[in-house]
Amino acid sequence: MGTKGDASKDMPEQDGEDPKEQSTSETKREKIEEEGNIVEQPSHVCPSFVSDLLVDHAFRQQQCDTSGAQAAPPHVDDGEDGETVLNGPVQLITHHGSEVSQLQRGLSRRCLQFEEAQQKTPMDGTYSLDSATNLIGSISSSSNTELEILDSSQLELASSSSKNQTMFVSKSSGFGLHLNSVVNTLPIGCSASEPIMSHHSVGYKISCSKLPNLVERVSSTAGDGVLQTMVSNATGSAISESLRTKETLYNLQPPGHQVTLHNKRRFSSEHAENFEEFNQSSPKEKRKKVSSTDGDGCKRCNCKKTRCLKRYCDCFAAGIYCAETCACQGCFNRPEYEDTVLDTRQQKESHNPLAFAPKIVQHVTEFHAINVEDAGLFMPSTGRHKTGCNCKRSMCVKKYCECYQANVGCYNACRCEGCKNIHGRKEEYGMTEEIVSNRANEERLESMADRKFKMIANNKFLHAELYDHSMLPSYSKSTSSSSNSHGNDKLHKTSKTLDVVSRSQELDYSIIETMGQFSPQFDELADSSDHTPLRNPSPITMASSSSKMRDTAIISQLRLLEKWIEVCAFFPSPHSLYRSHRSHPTEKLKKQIFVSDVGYTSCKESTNAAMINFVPGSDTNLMFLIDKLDI
DNA sequence: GAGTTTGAAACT
DNA sequence: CAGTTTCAAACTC
Repeated sequence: MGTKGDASKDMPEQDGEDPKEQSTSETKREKIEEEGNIVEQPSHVCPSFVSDLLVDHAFRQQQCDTSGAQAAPPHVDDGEDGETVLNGPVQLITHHGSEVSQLQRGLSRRCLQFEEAQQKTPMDGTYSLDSATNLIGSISSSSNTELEILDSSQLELASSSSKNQTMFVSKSSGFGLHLNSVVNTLPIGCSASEPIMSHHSVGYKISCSKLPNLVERVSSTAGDGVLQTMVSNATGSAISESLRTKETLYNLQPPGHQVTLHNKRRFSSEHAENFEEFNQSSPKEKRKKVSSTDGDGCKRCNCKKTRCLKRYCDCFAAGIYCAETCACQGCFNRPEYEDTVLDTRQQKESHNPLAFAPKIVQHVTEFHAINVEDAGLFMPSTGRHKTGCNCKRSMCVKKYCECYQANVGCYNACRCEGCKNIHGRKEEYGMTEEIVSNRANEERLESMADRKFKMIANNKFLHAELYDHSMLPSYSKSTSSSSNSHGNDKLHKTSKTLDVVSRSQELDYSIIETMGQFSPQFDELADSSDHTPLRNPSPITMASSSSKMRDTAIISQLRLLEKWIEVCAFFPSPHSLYRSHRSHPTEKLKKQIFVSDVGYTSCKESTNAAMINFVPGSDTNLMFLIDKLDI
């Protein structure tokens, strides 16, 4: 890999090639020059305005140390593959005047360690970072885009000494942290909790127990509405472009608190020397100061040539400003060059709307784990790399691989070679997909079998009713009061038999007749049901009393079977049952909740295919079902 | 810490 | 759109 290129190649505007860019560049230069001309400005401005500055704290500190003596901002250029827009900057907004250590300031900037985000089931009420991503996906995938609005009045000022700092990941127009970038980049210990709701802004409240002072607070301007946003589906399907404006952090600041160029100038000029020391210290010195990550796992960039205005720069790619702790050189990814940053970003997004979209998106399959026991059975990973990796030599087992780095498996979009990604190999993904597909087909078949089974059962039952409509009292009534171990055993064995019938789709009298052989109590059951002589005895029933008894028993079983099928019809899938349990308590769902409380396992088992794995004791549940569901 | 490797991003 | 170059992070020594 050569380093033949030089910065000027990446920054053609510095050569004044593009008039427009030159103009922009000149404007920037003017700004910088202006900054340089205000050395005599009063310096008292800094502390007060710093306290209200709606920018990254690190930047604020930096501003106090900034001379502004930088080169003109680089040319904004890019050209990338086009994709759908996913515009979602989020912002870090600072705490009023808190004294934050240098480390804390660095942390307040952001963490880029998305690879360490741990998955956590949302069922426990908290969300890990990956879960937050999942949450985002689930939010949009569930027609209710549960976007919440932040109200500045509701934004609690997190104590700088608090163990659980709060970051409001607000998605406003303009430059800022992309929500998913935050999700991806927060280190272990950070978690995105519930959406925050208010009237004027939107965001997710992200707490970080491991990063005190990670982010101070969000302050939105009531009434400006600029923080209105929508969270994208992790699959990138739902994103609000309408929210794409060019409001900035500064614009979010309440009147009188806005950071003006004038302020910045005064601010920066006051600390010219310090900034000079910071921004122009030798790379070696910077490298000495920081490693690629700080103690808490927050990454920092080390860009030398891109001025942090290309996606090579992790900070820029993540939609955040570089921090003091970055080791970059000639960095323009700083709030004072906001316009440049915005222009660059917009240009990139115009070419590739997903340029700043999260690289890792949620992958939704049919088989979400619905409880701890199920976790992992069908969901090897919930994340995917947006475009897939292209690894040739790392075999996807090193952080060169973005999939591996993000703790997600490779999949069929990856062009990797010799993939050995421990989170899921590309080949395995195909197998997984096949399994999922097969299972879906299987379920469809089972559903068809159930329908057929039910139809057959109904026909048989109707047939039986021809013999005597009143022959069998309501089985539910009769059995619900007699759910003893004796009956349980009968039902268990019967169900096992019926299970076989269901699977083979070969329900027939001949098979059902074998029930009696399987269950010694089978005839007893029939006996208990058969107290009424047949009004129209058929030749069959006339044949012998034993055969009559058996037929009666069969009819009883068929009726029971029918009830079971009806019960199963209430639950198209175990997941629906589970979801229902947690959702709206309609009357029907209340019943389901009851059912799930009675014995979810048995219901679940019995849902996919009638009476599959009818566990011992669940027949009692059947009695409950029949009774409570009134079917 | 210097040098190398790697693959994404950028460029042609 | 494919091939090449540039880039910075990851990795190795």
